[in-house]
Amino acid sequence: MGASYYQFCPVAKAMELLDERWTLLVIRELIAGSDRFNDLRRGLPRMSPTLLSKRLKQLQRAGVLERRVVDGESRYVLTEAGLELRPVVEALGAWGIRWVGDLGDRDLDPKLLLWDMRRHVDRAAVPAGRTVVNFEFSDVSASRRWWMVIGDEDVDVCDDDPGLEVDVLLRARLRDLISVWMGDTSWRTALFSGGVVIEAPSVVRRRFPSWFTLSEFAVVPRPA
Amino acid sequence: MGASYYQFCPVAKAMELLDERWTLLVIRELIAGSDRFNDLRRGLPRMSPTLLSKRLKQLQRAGVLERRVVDGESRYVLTEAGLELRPVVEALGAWGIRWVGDLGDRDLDPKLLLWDMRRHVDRAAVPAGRTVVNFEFSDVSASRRWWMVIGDEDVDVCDDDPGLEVDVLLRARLRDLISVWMGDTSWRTALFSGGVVIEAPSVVRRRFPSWFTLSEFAVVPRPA
DNA sequence: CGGTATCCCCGTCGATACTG
DNA sequence: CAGTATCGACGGGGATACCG
Repeated sequence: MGASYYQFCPVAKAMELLDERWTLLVIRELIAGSDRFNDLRRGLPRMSPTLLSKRLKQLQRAGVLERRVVDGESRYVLTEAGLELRPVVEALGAWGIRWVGDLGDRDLDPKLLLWDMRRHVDRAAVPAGRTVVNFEFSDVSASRRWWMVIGDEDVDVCDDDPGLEVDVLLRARLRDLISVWMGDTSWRTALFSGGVVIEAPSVVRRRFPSWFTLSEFAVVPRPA
Repeated sequence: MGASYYQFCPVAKAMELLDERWTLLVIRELIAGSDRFNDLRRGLPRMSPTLLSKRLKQLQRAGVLERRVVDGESRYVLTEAGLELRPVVEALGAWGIRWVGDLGDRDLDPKLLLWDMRRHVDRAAVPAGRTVVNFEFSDVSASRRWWMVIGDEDVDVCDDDPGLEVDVLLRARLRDLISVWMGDTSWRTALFSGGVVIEAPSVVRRRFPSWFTLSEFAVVPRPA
């Protein structure tokens, strides 16, 4: 665990655990539903596996999560104490989206956007069977093309061509699509401005935005 | 500011600012009402003045607080963005008091307890005029005696004898008094067990607990 | 897939002294 | 009261390679 503040204040005691770099983002991922080591890594691409392993052990010791091994597969599951960190994460996110200034270019990671969109596919809104969406980002140097394969059971994301027929081609400036995702811009506005372009049969094109629920922070009201 | 996570997620952006050591405790102090450099230091006794100064500048740059100089005295005042961190601090404290295990001896700082009690004197409950409370902690090595002088206008705390007549002598094990303060033990139980002893005329002794509202986290329900 | 092992750098933080 | 100045260590964490 982190260094002690030597205070009995519960805020200080909580922060002794939570103020260490990456810790709360690991918890965010667990709350978002990831429970396997490599899935956690996908949501934390710049965190080294060594450090992730260390953080998981710390959180286990602190009683925030449990490691369960079933059939040789290990899962990280939040305890009751861990689940109760949801209000902390929500309060932080609500504050962040209201008060953190503009995002830097380095913050705009298509990998993370796709990973987050993957979690927010509204399966009921997407046509049954397999649907392939191809993303093309105009303002990204490497890995400008991504594919999302929405199946009946699960959703896959990759950055190499799976060789499947594409149902929707979405061309966008990454910053503009993220702006929609975070609720700063409506689909309507982004499509009108041309920052986001959906290429598909018109009926599909109109329905496409409903396939995804946006980031949970998109609904947070912004300061006047 | 702290190192970037290179994520657009608002939780990550918030934590870039807030995950640095001491930062959220500085904000806690500001929310609690301290606004002068040396008052902040009183609530953060193990933080070096250099680091406090640095954190205040960072928070200023982040738009969380403003420094105001009036008549040569500087005050640190939370902005609207800063005030909105209250839910974050509250969520952290509520989690901490529910889920952080027992406090270590090093966490039991009489200086911090007295400073916190000072902020929670219910002036209306204390007799008018000057009231002097003398605290004596049986289990503290240095500075085992403290004085709290409750005046009509303000409350002072010190660890050297002000030479005033004492109205109440409170003898306690520090751990037991903190347990009362945090809502883990009732006054009734602590007094009955002898962990806390109030020496004063009986009418004063019975009213004494009502002189202080406890820590704001005392009312948080505990896990079964 | 699910992690460990190592290595080393650099920045944070703590301690202390000092100033207007 | 309200901070600065200086300095050193120490260890967190980033990078990379590797293993079962």
